[in-house]
Amino acid sequence: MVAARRLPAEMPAAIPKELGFKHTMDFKQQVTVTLAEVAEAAGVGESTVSRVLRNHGSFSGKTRERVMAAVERLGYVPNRIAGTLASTGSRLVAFVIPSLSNIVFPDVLRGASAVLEENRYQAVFSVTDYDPGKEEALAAAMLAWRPAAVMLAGYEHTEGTVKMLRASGCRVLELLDLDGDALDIAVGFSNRAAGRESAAFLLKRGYRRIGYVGHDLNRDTRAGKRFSSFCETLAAGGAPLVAREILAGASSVENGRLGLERLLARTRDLDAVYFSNDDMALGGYFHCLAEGIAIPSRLAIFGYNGLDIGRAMPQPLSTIRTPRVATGQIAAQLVVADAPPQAVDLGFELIDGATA
Amino acid sequence: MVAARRLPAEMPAAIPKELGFKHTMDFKQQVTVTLAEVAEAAGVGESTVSRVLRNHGSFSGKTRERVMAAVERLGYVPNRIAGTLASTGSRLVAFVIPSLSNIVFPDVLRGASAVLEENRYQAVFSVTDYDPGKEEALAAAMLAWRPAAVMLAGYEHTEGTVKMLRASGCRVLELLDLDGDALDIAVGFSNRAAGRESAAFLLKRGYRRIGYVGHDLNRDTRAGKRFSSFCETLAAGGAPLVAREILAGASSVENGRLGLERLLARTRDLDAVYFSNDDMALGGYFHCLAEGIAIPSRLAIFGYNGLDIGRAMPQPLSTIRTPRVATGQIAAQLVVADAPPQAVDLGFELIDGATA
DNA sequence: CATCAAATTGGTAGCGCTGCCAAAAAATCC
DNA sequence: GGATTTTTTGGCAGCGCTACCAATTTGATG
Repeated sequence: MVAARRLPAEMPAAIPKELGFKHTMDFKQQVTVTLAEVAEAAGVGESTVSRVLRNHGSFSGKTRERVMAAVERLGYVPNRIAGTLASTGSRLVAFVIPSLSNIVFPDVLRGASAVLEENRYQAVFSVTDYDPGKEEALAAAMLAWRPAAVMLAGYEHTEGTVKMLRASGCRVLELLDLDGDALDIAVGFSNRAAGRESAAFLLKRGYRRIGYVGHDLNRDTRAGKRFSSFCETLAAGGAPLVAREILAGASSVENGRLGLERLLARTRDLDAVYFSNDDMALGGYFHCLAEGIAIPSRLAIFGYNGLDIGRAMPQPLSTIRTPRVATGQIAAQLVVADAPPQAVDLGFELIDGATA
Repeated sequence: MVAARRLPAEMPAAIPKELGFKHTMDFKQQVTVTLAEVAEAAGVGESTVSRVLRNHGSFSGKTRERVMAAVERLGYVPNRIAGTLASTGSRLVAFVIPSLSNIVFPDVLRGASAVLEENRYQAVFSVTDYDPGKEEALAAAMLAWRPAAVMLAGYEHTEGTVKMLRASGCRVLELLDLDGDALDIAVGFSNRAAGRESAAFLLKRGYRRIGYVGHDLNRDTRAGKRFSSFCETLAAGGAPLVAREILAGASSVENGRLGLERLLARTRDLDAVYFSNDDMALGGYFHCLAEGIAIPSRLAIFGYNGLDIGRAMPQPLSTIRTPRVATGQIAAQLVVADAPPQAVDLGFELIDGATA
């Protein structure tokens, strides 16, 4: 399937075989149909085609049909790159997220992408691995695409990132955190409040010797915020945190199991453990199952996130359900609507399960 | 928080308040620095700036410094839209995936995005909800961005999608399936082989009354392929499938639990159950825990995917581990390297856990 | 120091589209 | 029927960059 069209006039019509293409793919060069070709085929001007295709401006029904027929016949696919360059404002939305392993971010993407697709926006993403330096580099790379908006996790960004985002002129959405000052729009909930309520709940239930199992807090600053206000609330309630186990890696079921094992090895008489999230809590639950530790009578377990999996456990997990999908949806809606700067608190829900 | 920086010289330093901007964002208009401005500021030609920035072609060290200084000073961010339009071939890779809830796809994205970021490619994605019609629409939308490659799940596409992809001239990667004919490049493993080996394993272990719990097979065709070859192998082994429970929704822990409950209500004397994947299997495991059904003596459980969670269970889940992240990585590498058409079989690993 | 090759540099024509404007066609009015 | 309004249309200048080519500078050589 050799590209026969659009060869510059001064090229020989037939390319000598001796030139030797490396492999089949060389034939797959962009055989692009352009708007100008559609216009010619339909016997109308370029701008008319453009107007019809975008359904913008006026044109007669007859013209519309002729253009659509030509589009169909030639298999024309508009070039959004060119379109975006020529017009003001793109329909790209950039996501700069810390991780794809932590289910939180796929959930946010899911919520957002549904809304964006409906509105003919396109989602672009990259993954920072919770590294602020990488975030800066990736944010710069994203801005090069001149997106309509950039979505990031939380408020903790390098000075360079902030400066760049401010200067870019595009909308900036900071998600999943409300404890700080937003650059532009923030959508999420308060992690500090979540930590506080978790602690208050455990205290109210009568637990006094409470421990914590978490993953790397320096990287996941939102987990860090939950933890610190959890500790403050415990201390204020007269039952300060007894022990903690912080694992180096990412949050995972295995780390939760390992973490609880280590914590209990050091501190035997705990009556409750707060986990940095549900993955970790599930690991702790598994550890208890394996070791025959009765839940919650011997040891209570409390998580964070409210994953579906928690509901299906033999004893539903006590945890806090966060509106992850909704965060993505609302954020996307605000972008589409070009809403003014604001902070949207979606709240969270404490799930009074059977493990605490 | 008004953006005070980077106002064009000809603008008044102070904008009179009387003009009455609707909200703060009006200040955030695109105050874009262009390559031409950098060139002027650095006292060199446009093409020189372009060459320095792309580190392509030749230029002196002195020029390089002058250009970089100007870039720094002006806070120039190259416009990739314009760059892509002007050059041949983009550095966009489009992902058209069925779902973000099924961990498989975030895993693939994760593997791919790491490789793509290293090579300064950008990932774009959209979610089809396992709907081939939506896949076609979204694929068209993606092609409008003239990506270097489009990555899709599996081989089942509408005629329109196939035609469009063929005509587009961009690379097409079909992932996570090898049972069919690839359009261009395929990376993954055989779902039929996975179903076959799962069945063979259960037979070898001596299970004879085997059931199945799965989610919607019409939509997830790869799960369908596993199931059908699973059944064939059982039948060939003289122990055809005894019962099945197919749930309408997506795969989830809750559906797995519910599915097993329903299956056992109908068919009491099963000795093993094959689940459409690990989420479902975990749900089944929870059901057994809750009901006091001994695993694997009373009932064996076998999953698919080899999620980390399976390893942390009190009894490690017997399952098949699939190379999801690697699929993404390899696929991305093939795109970056502009590899010839091929099918890459990454295989899978049967995990002989403690539940079967 | 002239001569030639190599390294550097700037000018400029597009890439494919949109947005503006003016021209042409159709519809409406007196 | 002519004047005027309204609708429909085409032409063309960019959007910001890259690729190509020609011009210039630098370095090497005898």
